[in-house]
Amino acid sequence: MDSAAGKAAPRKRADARRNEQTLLDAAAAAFLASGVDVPVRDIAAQAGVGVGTIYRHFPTRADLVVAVYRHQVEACAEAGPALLASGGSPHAALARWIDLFVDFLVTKHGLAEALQSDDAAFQSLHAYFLNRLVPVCARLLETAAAAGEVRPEVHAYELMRGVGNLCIGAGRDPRYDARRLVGLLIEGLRPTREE
Amino acid sequence: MDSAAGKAAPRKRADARRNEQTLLDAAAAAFLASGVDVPVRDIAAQAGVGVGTIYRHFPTRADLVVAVYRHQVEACAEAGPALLASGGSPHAALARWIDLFVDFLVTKHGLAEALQSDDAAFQSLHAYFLNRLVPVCARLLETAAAAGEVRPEVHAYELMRGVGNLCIGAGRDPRYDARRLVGLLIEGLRPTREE
Amino acid sequence: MDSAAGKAAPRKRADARRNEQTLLDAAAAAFLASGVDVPVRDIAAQAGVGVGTIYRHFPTRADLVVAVYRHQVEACAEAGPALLASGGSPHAALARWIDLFVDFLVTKHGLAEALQSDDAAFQSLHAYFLNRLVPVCARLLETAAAAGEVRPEVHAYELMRGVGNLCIGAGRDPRYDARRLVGLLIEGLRPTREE
Amino acid sequence: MDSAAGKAAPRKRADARRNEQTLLDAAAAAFLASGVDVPVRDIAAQAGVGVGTIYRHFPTRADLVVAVYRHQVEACAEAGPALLASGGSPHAALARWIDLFVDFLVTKHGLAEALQSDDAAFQSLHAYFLNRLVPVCARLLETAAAAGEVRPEVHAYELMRGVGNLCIGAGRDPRYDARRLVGLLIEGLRPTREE
DNA sequence: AATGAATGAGAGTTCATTCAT
DNA sequence: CATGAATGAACTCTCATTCAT
Repeated sequence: MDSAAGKAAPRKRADARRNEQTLLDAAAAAFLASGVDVPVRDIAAQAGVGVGTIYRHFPTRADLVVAVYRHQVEACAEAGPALLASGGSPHAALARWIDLFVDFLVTKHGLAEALQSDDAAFQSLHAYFLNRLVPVCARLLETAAAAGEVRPEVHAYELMRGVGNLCIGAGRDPRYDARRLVGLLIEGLRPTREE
Repeated sequence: MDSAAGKAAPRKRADARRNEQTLLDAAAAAFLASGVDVPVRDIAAQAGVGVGTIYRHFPTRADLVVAVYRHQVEACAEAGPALLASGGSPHAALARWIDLFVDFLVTKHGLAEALQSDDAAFQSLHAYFLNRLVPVCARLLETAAAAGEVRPEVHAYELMRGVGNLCIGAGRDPRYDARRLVGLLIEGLRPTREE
Repeated sequence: MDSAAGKAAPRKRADARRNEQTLLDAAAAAFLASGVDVPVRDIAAQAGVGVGTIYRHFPTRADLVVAVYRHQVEACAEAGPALLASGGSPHAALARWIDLFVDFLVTKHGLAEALQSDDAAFQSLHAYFLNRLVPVCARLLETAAAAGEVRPEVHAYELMRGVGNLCIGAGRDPRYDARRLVGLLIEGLRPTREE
Repeated sequence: MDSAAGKAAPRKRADARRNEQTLLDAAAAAFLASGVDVPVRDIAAQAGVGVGTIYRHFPTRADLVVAVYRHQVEACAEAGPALLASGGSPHAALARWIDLFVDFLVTKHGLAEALQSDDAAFQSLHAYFLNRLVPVCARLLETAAAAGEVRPEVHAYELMRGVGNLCIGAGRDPRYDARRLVGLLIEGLRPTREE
């Protein structure tokens, strides 16, 4: 499209590009510092631009969040098939993939909360995550289920929301290790053996 | 005292009591209808009193939430020893107790969220729950661990926060069954058997 | 108490009353100075109160405008029947009533504009004026038409809007005498005599 | 149309012309659709140019409005002497001329409002209309006054503003017939006959 | 000469909390 | 003691206008 090494961009996109990058960097910093609910003004100030600029580039807050984290989400999505193909047991692949997902969530202050929120501003964020990652997770689950390594009754959506929930507030409290609990949850997915 | 015909008598105690009860009822109703984040004004309106009255009785929102749910929290706390004494396996006792806790959380719109929030207004709510229920849970965990039925590395605080997190948003989405996930988490607590 | 002239108002309304009056005075002043579109904040500042106070008393801008001018609108409405009963010709009564209406409009900076605006914020203002004054005007027109002193094809609504329109911008420009034009319009209402 | 192959030729003049015409067409369309207050951006989008281009060609909104309607204003201006010369009574000539003016105003959504507004952006529009049309109207009025067919005390400026005002909002409300009221106003210009 | 990205003032609105009555 | 009016900070969103490319 933008062709090969991508050059076709019409003239002065270079500037806008750079500016957008500045915006994304500032937003990322602001999200880290104050969570994804940080006031738009703060991000603008951080970036040294006017609020209008942010609204131009990202009409809704969710658009901004998506843009900030798109690469990492993509990476997470692509890791699913790779892990399945890498030769370990399906349950192990699932566990590792979930681990990547947790990595992502726990390092993003407030992202897990936003994913659960039914706030209108985050509906598109919600949709983006679901559309991109649920199928990946579903594939992992199905494979593991087919191999008899996880119970069949849990669906990808439910599992991901559960993991997302477990990550809420992680990192704010040393007594709470989200990753450990997620590990237990994944362990609990195994079919019960007879006593 | 305030019975009979008494008017000038020191009737205030009874009056205040009744008033406080009205408040608690109204708050309970408002919490159910709109979650624990419901505007203070709405609760006041529901109770037919001024907002000032609420602030007088319950300086912080958390105080109000605590008061509303104190009975149920108490019941939950007392159920712990009872379950342990009732003869089942320690793991089963733990599972049943967690179930009670989930019952409580999922029927209280927004309570799970409030428990995780680090909002200053909820700090006392936080403390109350922790002080009352963590020891109970810890006792159950220890007993089960001593019997070799759960891994020893999980602490009560962590487990309860995990369960609380899993309950966030429960009931708002038919595709998400918090109780099932909690069940998996509890199942995951069991020590790994050799393959 | 608030007894005396007997006014069942419950207790401390006295204060709120006074405050509301302050608000109305400030709003009237602000309307005069900057028109009825003056920002809510400015009115609040003028009155020395917070913006919230204005929203509490008058949820919409139109409510405020109505309140400010209600007395004068009432007076105008009541003058209609009085003029009819006062013995002059019906056309003269109509002319004098329109004059009162013009008095009102031209002394209120921007009110005439607001009456024409289809801005949602003014819909209730619109309705108030129409409901109150159109019937009064209609009565005057009918009487004059029955006496053969005005053409029958003009309706009260149309006439009032026409007069309102003529008053737009009156007082801002010494070369424009709205009252004279209104006079011509009313004169033009007379049936044509044969040449 | 970009014609032949010419690229480096001194095409700018033609280019600029065409561009300006595109702008005027787009503005006319936008004015019709949303009134003369339509956001500058919308016009630019309609024309397929940047907002800067509009500002370059027409520094103020009024300049744009003037340009869009210049032809019709010219036509209106030229019709005055023609009507006077066409042999009818001076009052009839005035009436017909006013009719042309109304034609113009009522077909231009929001133009009448803009003419009255004291918004700085419309000062030049104001001036243009006045400079061009007031003398024409004055001539018609004087002629009719000299013939004893209209009262002498009304000035052209006043009359035109009155007519303009009566046209505000015309077409938006079926109960309001601006043309009828204008007709009454013009009729009211006749000197009073003795009773 | 054209572009459209950036600016930033300003409007409306909400609600936790205080305090005079 | 109860009341609820008042406060005002905080937030979102919209454009007219400027200016670097």
